Amino acid sequence: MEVNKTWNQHVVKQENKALVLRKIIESSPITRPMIANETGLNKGTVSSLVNQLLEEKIIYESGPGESSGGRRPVMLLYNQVAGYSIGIDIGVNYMLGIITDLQGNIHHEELIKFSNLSFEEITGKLFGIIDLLLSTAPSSPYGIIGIGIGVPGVVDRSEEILLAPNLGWRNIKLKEILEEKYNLPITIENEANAGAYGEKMFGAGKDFNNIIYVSDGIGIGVGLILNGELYRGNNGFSGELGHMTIEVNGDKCRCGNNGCWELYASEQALLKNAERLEIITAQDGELSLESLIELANSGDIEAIRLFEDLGHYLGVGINNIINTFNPQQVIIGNRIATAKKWLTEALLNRSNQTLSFNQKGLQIDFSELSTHSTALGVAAFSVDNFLVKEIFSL
Amino acid sequence: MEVNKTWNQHVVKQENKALVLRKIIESSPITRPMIANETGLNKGTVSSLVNQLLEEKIIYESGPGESSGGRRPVMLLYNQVAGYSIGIDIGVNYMLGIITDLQGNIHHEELIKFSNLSFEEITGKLFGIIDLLLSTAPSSPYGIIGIGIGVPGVVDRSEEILLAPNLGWRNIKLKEILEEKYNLPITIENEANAGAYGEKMFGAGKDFNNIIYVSDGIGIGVGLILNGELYRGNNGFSGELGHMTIEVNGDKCRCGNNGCWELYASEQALLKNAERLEIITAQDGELSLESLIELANSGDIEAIRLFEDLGHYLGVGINNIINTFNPQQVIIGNRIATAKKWLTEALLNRSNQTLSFNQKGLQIDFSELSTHSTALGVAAFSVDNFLVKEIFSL
DNA sequence: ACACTTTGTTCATACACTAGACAAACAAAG
DNA sequence: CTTTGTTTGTCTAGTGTATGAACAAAGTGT
Repeated sequence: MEVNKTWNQHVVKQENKALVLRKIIESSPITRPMIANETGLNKGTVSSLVNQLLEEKIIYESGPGESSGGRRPVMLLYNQVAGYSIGIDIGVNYMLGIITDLQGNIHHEELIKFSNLSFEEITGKLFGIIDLLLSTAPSSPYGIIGIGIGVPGVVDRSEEILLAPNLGWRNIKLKEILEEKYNLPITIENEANAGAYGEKMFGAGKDFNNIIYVSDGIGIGVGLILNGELYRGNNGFSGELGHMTIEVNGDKCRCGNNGCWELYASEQALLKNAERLEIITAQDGELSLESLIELANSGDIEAIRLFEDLGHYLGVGINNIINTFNPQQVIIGNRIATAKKWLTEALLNRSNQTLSFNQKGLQIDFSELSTHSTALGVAAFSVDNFLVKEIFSL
Repeated sequence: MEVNKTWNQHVVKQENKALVLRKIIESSPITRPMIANETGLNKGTVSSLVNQLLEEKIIYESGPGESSGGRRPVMLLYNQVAGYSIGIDIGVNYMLGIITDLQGNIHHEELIKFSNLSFEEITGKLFGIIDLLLSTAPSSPYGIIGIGIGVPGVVDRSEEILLAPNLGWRNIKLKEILEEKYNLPITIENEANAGAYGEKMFGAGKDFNNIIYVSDGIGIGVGLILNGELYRGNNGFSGELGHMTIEVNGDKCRCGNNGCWELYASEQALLKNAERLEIITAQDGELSLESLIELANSGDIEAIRLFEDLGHYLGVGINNIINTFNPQQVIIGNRIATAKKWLTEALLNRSNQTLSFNQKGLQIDFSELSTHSTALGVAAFSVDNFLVKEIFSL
C-alpha cells in the first residue's frame, strides 16, 4: 500500500544536502567548518554540498569572518530572497494577502473587508489580490515559488474544500482553478492548520515540537503540530475541536450535537451573549468584538464580565487539550486573541487546575503573528514544498 | 539539541535490511524475487541482505514454492521463535503475565488476582510471575529479548512511574529495579499506551495508522497511535482523556476539575450508579461489572438501562475523540469492552451524530485482544527494540 | 529434446562519504 | 620581518553499498 522508499546513495546525498541547508537557514552566518562540526559530516563533504547550494543560488558567501587563529573563514548565508511566496487568508468577512520571502518576511500585504459575497465575487477579489501581489514581486532567481490559500473550512487530502459553512461553500476545487490560471504550485489548507504551521515556522512556536494552535474566531478550529509535524488525521479533518462537547445537555449546535465548545468560547458566542444582555456599545448599537473590547477598556463591568466568562470556557477547552496532548505549548490565535488582556486571568484560573504533571514545561501563549498567522502559514507551505522539490532533490 | 543523523552508506544498508525484514514479517511465506519487486530493490541486493538475515537466524528457508513457469523459488519465513518476550500487565486488582514469541503468539500466561497490596507485596508477586515465565521459555537463538511492564498510571520519558493513583504509587523507578535484577532490556509503559500498541501490532488495528484506543476500566485512559506511531506528548502524559470535561458544571473529580469523562463512562461510574439505584445482583449484593452483565443478560431492565446510559456517555467522549483526531479507527478496550453487547447501540447512536465527513472510513471496534492488549503491547515494545538493536544495526 | 522462463549468484561499475594530504591564508611569537 | 603553528578549503585515493548485466541452475511447456 504505502510506498517503500528504497535507500541508495542518492537518498543519502539528498538528506545530507537538506541537513546542510537547514543548518545554514537555522544559524545563518555560519562557516563551512562549523557546519562540519555540528552535523558530523566530513569537511570535504560539506564543501562539496555547499558549493552545489551556492551554484543553485539558494545560499551566498559574504566576506571573511573572524579568524580563530588561522585562515579566516568565508561566511555562508541563506539567500532568503531567492524566491517569493504568496499566502492568502480567506476569512468570513475579510481577505488578507501577503507576499513573503523564503524566511517569512512580509514584502507587501493587502487587506480587504467584505460581507456576504457569492463564491464568484470572492474568487474575483482573490484573483485581484493575487495579481496585485504578483506585480509587486521583486525579480529573483526562482521567482514566485507558489501560492497558498487558507480557508475557514474542511479541506480533504486532495485539497478540495469540502465545506466552509460560514462562506456557504461546498465541494469547491479551488486548487484546480488556481493551478490552471496561474500555473504555479497551489496549496489549500484549513485556516487553523495553516495558522499552527505559521506559528511554528515564524511565530511563538519556533522552538517547540508539540504545539496546539487554537484559532478562535467566528468558530473555533484547532491546528495540531505533533512531533514537529502538522497532524491532519485520516482524511484531513482533525482539529474540529470547536465541536467538542463540553456540556452534555447544553444547547443544540448546528453540527447536530449538544454543548459544543464553540457555542461558549467563540467570537460568535461572545456577540450572542452581549445581545442577550442588551449591551449597547459606543458605535450606536453596532456590536462587534472590537466595540466590546473598547467598552471593556473603558471600564464597563458588564463587558468585562462577558470576556471573563468567555475566558473561563476557553480554559475548559484548553484544559481538555492539555489532558489530551500534553503539549509544550498552546497558542491562542485569530480574532479573539486581540482580547488577550481581558481573557488571560479567567483562562489561566481554569486551566491551572489540570494535573500538575502536564504543567511542566507547558506554556500558554497568545499568537505572536496575530492576524497574520494563517497567511504566513500557507506561504510557508509553498516554501517547504519548493525546498524539497527544487533544492533537496537535485 | 537534537541529534543530527549524518547519512552514509551504513545507514542505507540498515534501512534496506529493515525494509527486507519487515516485508518478510508482513507477508511471511515470500520469495526473494517478490521482495525485490515489492520493495524496488535490486535482486542482487535482496539476495545479499536475505543471506545475512539467514545467518542471523531471524528468518529461515523452507522448501521450494510453486513455479510460475521457471525455476521454483525458495520460500522465506520469519523465524518468530528466534526469541521470546515477556509482558506484564499490572492492574489495580490483578496481574497478568505472558511470554510471547516475536509475533505476539502467547506461549504461556499467568493471571493472579489480589486487592490492596503494598508496593513490596506487588513487586514480590511480580518477581514471582517473571521467574515463572522465564522458566517456561523454550531455548532459542536469542533467548529472552526483554521484559515489558504496563501500569495504570503516568509514566514519564525516562520510564519512571510518576503516579499510579489506584495503586497508591508515586515516583517509582521500577525500570532500574528490574534492570538490576534481571539484566535484560526493560520497558515501562502506561497501560493505555501499551494497549494501543498491542492492538496495532496484533489486534484490531493491524491495518490502520491512526488509531485511538480507549482503555475503559476503573478509570479511562487513552492511547494514541498517530501516523503509525505511538504519540506520547511532551513528557509522556498524553491521552489523559479520562479527565476531559464533558459537563462544565458536573460533579467534582479528584483531579480538581468538574465533569470529567471518567465520572460518567468508566467502570467505577457504572458501579456507583448501580449502588445509587440499590441494584442487587445474584451474588448476594456483591456488585461488580461481571455481576451486572449477568443481570443484564437475564433481562433486568434496570441493569440494561445502566449500560445504555454508560454507552451514551462513552459515545459523547468518543465523539470528541473523532472530532479531535479524525482517526481511522477507535478501539474500545479493557474491562468495559466485555459489556460490548449492552453498550454498542447507545454508543453508536450518540457518535453517529458527528460531522459526516469524519465518518468516511471510520470504524468503531471493541478490542480483539480483550484483556490481553496491554500485556501484548508491552511485549511488543521489547520485540521492536530487539529488532532495531540486534538485527537492523548489524 | 528443445526453447523459453524464472531464480539466484557473481562481478564490474557507479556513486557518495571519509580520511588524509596539501596549499592558501592568517595570527602570534621571536 | 621571518618563522612557526593553526585554520580553511580543495583534492585524491580508498571504502562501502546499490545497480545492472552476465551467467549458471532449475524449472515448464511443446
